Amino acid sequence: MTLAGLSLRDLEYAVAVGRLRHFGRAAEQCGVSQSALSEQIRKLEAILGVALFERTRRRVEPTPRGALLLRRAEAVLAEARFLIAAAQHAAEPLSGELRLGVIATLGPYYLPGLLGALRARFPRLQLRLTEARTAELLQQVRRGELDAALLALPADDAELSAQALFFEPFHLVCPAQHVLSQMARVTLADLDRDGMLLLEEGHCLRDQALALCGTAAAGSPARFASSLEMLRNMIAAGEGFSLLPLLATAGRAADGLTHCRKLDDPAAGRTIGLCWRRSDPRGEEFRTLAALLAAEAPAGTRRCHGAAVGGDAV
Amino acid sequence: MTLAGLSLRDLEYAVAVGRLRHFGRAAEQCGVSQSALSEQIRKLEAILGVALFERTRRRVEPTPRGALLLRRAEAVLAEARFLIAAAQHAAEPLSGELRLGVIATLGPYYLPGLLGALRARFPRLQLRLTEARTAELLQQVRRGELDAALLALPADDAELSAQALFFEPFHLVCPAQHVLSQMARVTLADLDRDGMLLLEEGHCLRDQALALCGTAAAGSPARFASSLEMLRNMIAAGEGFSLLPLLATAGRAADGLTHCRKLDDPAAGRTIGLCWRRSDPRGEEFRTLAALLAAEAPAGTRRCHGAAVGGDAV
DNA sequence: CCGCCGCAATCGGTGCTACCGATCGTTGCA
DNA sequence: TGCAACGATCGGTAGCACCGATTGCGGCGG
Repeated sequence: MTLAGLSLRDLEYAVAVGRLRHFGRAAEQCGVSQSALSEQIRKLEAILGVALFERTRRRVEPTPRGALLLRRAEAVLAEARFLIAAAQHAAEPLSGELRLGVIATLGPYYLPGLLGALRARFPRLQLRLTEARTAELLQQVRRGELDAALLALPADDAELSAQALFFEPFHLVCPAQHVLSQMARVTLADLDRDGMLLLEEGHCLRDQALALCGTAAAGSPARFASSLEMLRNMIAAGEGFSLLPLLATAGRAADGLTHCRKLDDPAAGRTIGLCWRRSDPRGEEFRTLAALLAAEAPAGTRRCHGAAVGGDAV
Repeated sequence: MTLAGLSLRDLEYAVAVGRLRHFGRAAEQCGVSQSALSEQIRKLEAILGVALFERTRRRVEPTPRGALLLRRAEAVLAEARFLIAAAQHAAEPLSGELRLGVIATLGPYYLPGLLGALRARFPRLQLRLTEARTAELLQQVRRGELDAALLALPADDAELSAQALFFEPFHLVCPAQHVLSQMARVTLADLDRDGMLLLEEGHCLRDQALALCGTAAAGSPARFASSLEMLRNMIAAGEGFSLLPLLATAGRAADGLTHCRKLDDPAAGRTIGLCWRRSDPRGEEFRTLAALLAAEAPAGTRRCHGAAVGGDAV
């Protein structure tokens, strides 16, 4: 368009000549032959319509106009070098801003222990964290409002890629005096669907709990909690029991009001994964990140390793 | 050097894609085929080491890093456009700064009436005026400390070009009651060398006056003036007479103390010319300027027209 | 469910031009 | 007067920007 044929390289040549006052040495410094530099300067002068230099056999001096334009040229080059420098920074994997979403039943229990390791490994990574429910997270990732999300797999979406991080078992949490707390072994089959407390609709944890305990029966609305913490309070109040992900139970077993125990079903739990837009060019970085997260899987979980799960196979 | 292969055109392509979010339309706007633009974007991404865009079939979005780098790219382009704009301004003939020297026996009498016309014709020309004697002016022009000078030709210097502007006759100025003021006709031959007042050494006018009046006799040192005005005062005081250039006599004839009259020698006078470094790329502009100055030659002078006088022919 | 459309990527071919080495012309110097 | 330095110029070459055509993929309408 308006920048007819102007080239950064030619500006460099001109600036070099302006500095060194010598075509030969300028050519050497620019790594081209003197003839090439001479021709390019000539071309540049033609483009600008201004004679940049006054040539004598013994002297090369910028004309007054040339000196002014050379200063402008240096400004252009400076900006270009800023661009290069910014690109070099940006080229570092997992640097800069990363908008990461997390499901509400994982974030508060998982992230606090994670951020330190993350910062140590990727000090230039700036996390922007969002907490929401699975459907919202997926939507935001699809729309590009988030770069990636931590959620329970599978996240069935052809547009997304995902990689499993670790398997987080569900534990049974019931009131301290509850009959389930007395049994030697507890399996999913032992759970009374009517006594189970659930999260509101939209939380994947609710669906997983229901799926584990067979077909849904119409529970009373009062038995829905809007958050995990609320759910825990309801259990402590004797309202019923529930399945809670391991990380949400850590360090809380000894409050006296609730009883927390493992289930004897190894399949009872959820697979936490990282997902992102399949089309995002940072796919490799996300895999690297996922590898780190899997390697740093919290105690009690079972680390997943292996290839990422492709979009439609998630 | 450090800006490996970066090209302003490619930055324009990238910015267009970033704005339009569409390779095809961006290509159209940039006036290239879609394939060319696509390849150049790919090359640019390779150079920067950063994926600038996330491509889906239906969407093209800058990556967060891409968005950042595109902003930098726009800054580069903005500077480049400034450069182009500055060049377009600078390309206007006789615009910008012009360091012009004038001999002291001409400047004060010639320039005041000239500057208005000059400003009207070349409103963007900014004159930096210097007053000095011929040798100094020539030296400064040669050294590039001045761009051009107004002086009496010939200025014999192979390094310089010059163009004659006008012939300025010398008038005889003598005390009002002086014998020369009574004569019907006065020629150079009538002038008594011992009664003639001169400027100090270095002034070309001194040399010219001496040359016109034959070989020099040793005048008394007291009869040298350091400036034309001083010379005029000495004449008014009855110290002697002198030859003064026409412009220096204008509007002063009626002061009662001095008498001013033409000489009957058409050759008595000096040719005022403009000179500049032969190697200065603005030669054409100087010729244009000289043409204007010749056309605007002051009343009483004889305009010179025709080709410029080459350096060694001056 | 299929075929069409829109779009970016890709491919093969072409012409421009940046580049080089060699040479020229000028200038200043020994 | 010959020599050295320097920028301009020239002929030839190779790289690459560009083009038109095609492919491949995803969305949409029938």
